[in-house]
Amino acid sequence: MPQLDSGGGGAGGGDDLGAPDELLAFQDEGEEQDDKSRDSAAGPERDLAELKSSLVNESEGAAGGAEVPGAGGGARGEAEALGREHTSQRLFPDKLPESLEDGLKAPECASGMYKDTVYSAFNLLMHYPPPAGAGQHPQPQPPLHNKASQPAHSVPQLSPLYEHFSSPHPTPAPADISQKQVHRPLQTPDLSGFYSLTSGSMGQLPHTVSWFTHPPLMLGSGVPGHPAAIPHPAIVPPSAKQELQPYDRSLKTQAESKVEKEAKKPTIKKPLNAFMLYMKEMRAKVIAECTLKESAAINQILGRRWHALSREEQAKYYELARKERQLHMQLYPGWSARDNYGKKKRRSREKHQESNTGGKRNAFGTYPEKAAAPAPFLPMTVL
DNA sequence: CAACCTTTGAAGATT
DNA sequence: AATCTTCAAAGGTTG
Repeated sequence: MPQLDSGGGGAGGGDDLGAPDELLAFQDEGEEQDDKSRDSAAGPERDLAELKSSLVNESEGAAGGAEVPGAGGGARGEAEALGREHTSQRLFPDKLPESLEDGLKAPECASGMYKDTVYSAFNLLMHYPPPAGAGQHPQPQPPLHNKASQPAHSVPQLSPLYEHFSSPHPTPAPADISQKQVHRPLQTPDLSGFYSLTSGSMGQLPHTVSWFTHPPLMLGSGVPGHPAAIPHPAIVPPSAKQELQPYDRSLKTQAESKVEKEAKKPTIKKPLNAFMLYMKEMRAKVIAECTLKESAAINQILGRRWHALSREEQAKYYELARKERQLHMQLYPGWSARDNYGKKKRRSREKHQESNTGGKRNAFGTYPEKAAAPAPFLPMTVL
């Protein structure tokens, strides 16, 4: 049983939350931090289109805050920051399509955030369905939905979502949400096994964990035959992707039945790490701001923004990620990341390694500076 | 149409 | 223990 850090701790047990070079990174974020505050002070509700067009024009001369170095002129400060920043942050300088550059030229691509994060937090909610058979266990209601007694400020970005799900009259769900067909509270009294921690250590966690642990309860996805079962992003139903080897088809044997059987098993995805959570939350915003759709480019921007985040901001995501992992462990006790190894087909490994030598990621799959074991971040204690 | 690209972080695998 | 590899999201691009 994973020992949950009690609310006060958060960092207890030396659990993760390590941002290896956060300190280094943060030292470099002066400009970006300024950028951020500047942005937030500048009336974020400005008409986006107008803002964009004007910024694109301005960027020609001002070259203010080019998000991606090498994309166009690039701001001096930005470039400087980059120089001091991770060498890994040299982001495919010559690869950017023009449309991309246009998008990246807009200063708002490098700043302006932390708003309207409801939809993505919903994704968090949606992430973990109850394991099969979960509905068979009676479950005492975790003392979590008592939102009234819980401060709504611990994780500002998520609280709106929390409100959304706990309020009898939730705020209108973003399009993203509605698409997911939220079946609201079934209050299925089960999953006790998976929330046993709620009564104990879990109960001491900040309120976010409350809704965090609820979704599986309410959504009831992934449970075969469950009337309210809905598809869930975390559990990927074996799709047509599930490749049946040619020889399997001819062999109507145990092998096939085995394959079929496994095919029926939904894939349990890895829990998202802090950065992934951040990306999920901010992607739409970046897309809106930068007129970009290419994920690779967006991810670069998000990567930089991630480094530009304040310690506290990052800490929230580390904490969320930690809870995700904990919840994941609770939901899928036997699951291992190894389970998904080899499920993604790689076209050519050589190509991969080749690119690794290109100076971005080292063979370690990370950056030189990051290769060292990350020091625990201990966000909760600090906060 | 599946893999790639791109990011960071976690964790399994290998040396 | 240190190093290396894979996967997690995502959507346009590419082979």
